Amino acid sequence: MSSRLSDVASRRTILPAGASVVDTLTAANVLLNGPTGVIAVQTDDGVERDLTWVPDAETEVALIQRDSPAGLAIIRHSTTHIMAQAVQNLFPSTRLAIGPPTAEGFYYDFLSDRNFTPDDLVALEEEMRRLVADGQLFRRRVLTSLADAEAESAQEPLKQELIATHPVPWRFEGDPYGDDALSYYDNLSYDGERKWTDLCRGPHVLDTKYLGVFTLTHAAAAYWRGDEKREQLQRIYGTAFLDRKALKTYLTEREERLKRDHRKLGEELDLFTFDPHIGRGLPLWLPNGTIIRDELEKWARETERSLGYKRVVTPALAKEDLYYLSGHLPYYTDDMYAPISIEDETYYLRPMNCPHHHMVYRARPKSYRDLPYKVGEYGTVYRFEKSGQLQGLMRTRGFTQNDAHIYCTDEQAEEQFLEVMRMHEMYYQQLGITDFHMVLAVRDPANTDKYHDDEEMWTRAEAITRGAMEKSGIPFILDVGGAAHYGPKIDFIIRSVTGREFAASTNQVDLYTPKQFGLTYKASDGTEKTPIVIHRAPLGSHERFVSFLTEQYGGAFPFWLAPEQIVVVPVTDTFDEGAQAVADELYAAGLRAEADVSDARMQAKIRTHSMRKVPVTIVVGARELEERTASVRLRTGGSWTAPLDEVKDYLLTVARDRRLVLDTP
RNA sequence: GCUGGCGUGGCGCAAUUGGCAGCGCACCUGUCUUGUAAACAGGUGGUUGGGGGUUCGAGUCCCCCCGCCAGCUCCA
Repeated sequence: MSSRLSDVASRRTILPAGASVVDTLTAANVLLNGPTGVIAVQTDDGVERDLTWVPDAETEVALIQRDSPAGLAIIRHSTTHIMAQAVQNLFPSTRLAIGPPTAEGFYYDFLSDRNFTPDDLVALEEEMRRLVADGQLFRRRVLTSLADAEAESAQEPLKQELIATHPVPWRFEGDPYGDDALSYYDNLSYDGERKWTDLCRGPHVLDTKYLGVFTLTHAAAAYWRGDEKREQLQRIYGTAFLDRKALKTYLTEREERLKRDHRKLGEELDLFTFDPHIGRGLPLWLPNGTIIRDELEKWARETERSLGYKRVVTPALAKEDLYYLSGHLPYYTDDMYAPISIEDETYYLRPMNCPHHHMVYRARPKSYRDLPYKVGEYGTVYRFEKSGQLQGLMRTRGFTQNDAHIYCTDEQAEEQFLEVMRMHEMYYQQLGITDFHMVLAVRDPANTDKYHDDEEMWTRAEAITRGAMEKSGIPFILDVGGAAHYGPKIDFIIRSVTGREFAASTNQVDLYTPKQFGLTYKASDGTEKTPIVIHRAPLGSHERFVSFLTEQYGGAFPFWLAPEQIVVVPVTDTFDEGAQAVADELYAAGLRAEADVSDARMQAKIRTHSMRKVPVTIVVGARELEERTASVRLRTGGSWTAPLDEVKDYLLTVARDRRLVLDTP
């Protein structure tokens, strides 16, 4: 979408002092209408201002066009004001919360005794159209005192709270713009009557005639300030675009995107299923899905073996003492399944594998010569997720992680962490994953009860992580407050087709738990030292990673991952036996091949298997059987005929090399 | 968890104000023997997610439960 929008900064102009922006632009014959029309300006301090703004000194500004991302956001912001006005017109007892534009549209939150129904949305949309048809002006008004604002918002308790709890002192005088200006936006009829008003930073369009097309999409609940202990609000979502065509394009693109939803494809391709008798969030991997899992796991084992990892197997539950030692009790209790009591002892299902691996480390004495000591396990963990948070395979209550722990000396830590980052690069590159970003999650020093309290350890762990990240040159975003209770995290964040973000991989530098567990090694000088632990899971969990790959490939997996690689189709049922023999031979060579000897025409079979995203179809008739050749047809369109042995070797090579693309040889 | 919306053979859907549970695909059987994205005919399959209620009569209305979807992360 953004590629079609023009660059905000590309048009600049110098505004004289003492004249409104709109007057200056009109005098210069600058268009306000149409896609490239100017909707607002941005000063060099990054603050956006209305066209009614009157600079008190000559100022150079960037012009914000309607078709820029910033311009569209302003249109959506103004549209949500109209929506809120419509809501208060139709349901006068409704109180206002906040109403920002979003990446895909806008919403407004309301404190309301009414839960808005789909019918309400229809009525509201009608009311909005009426308001726009009548025509209104958006006008900014800066208040002169806090008392004025309190009076102005006397009927709006949530607005009063926003005013009272504003993090920086309000500015009142002159014509200030930005987060610290206490301003209201009035919706005025063309004869100047104030129809509605809202506490707002702005900017807004001059006039409803500069709005685009809009639609209200759905209503849902949201908590005031995102806090589930606070008031539950009614949120109405909508979206707006410049014109009908852009809206339609958005809706079709969205529909196309949702066709790739792993839940839909998982059903169609028989990858996994859920059964209420098993429990919510507890997936059943079907044979096809299990193939993908096993292939990924095999790859990870080979990779880890080449880097000196050893494999271990540990149980899925343990006594509570272990989790007190690890700090999961109490720091992680909310995410754990309830305890299990047996023979007067209390057990918990494990929410993480690390405590078990620490016990593996501790089971035998270690010397510096054993380090780095790397233990890996595809370990299954169980976490309690609130029912409303579950989402297909992306978010489950039981999942299996590509987990490993690296125990190393202080000196080795940065290098080991870098090796882990390089491992990610290798995996992602080979799988063709480019759409992701990284987050360095550190602790929020103001909220200490979520984290262990050794100040010095936090400083060191954050220094190691940050140092390795900077050395790797991979760009990252900082998330204050997102750290694990035992250390800072580096997460690889991916996006599902529904637009939600998930951590595909998570890695931590941990100085805390080795000390808790009393892990030591004999250093070269003969002293006992505490190792550093690196937690790493480059392929995350099978559940999340396979769902991400399913969406990424739209179900058309690379040959090596495809659950069904080859279907052999006889030209007529005369050749059923021959087709079966070909399939058997390919299967025996290690390929996932089967013959389709069902009662259907060849063309129908080809269509069926193409739709099931099977990468290779081999057609067998008299010629092929006589000459021992294979007529190969790729799902992507290519085709060729070659001796069967050659085709077999070629496909085995493609699978063995884990090639992303299968092409004609 | 909370708010809203959903739940009809394996899958996708239909069923007027409450009035005979239907269609397509898949599946099974048969006919046809066909060269790279849908041959034709016939057939099996449902306590309409589960339970309770209202009614002469419930897929449809009411209540409870189970499950699925969206949102609760975009901070005037």
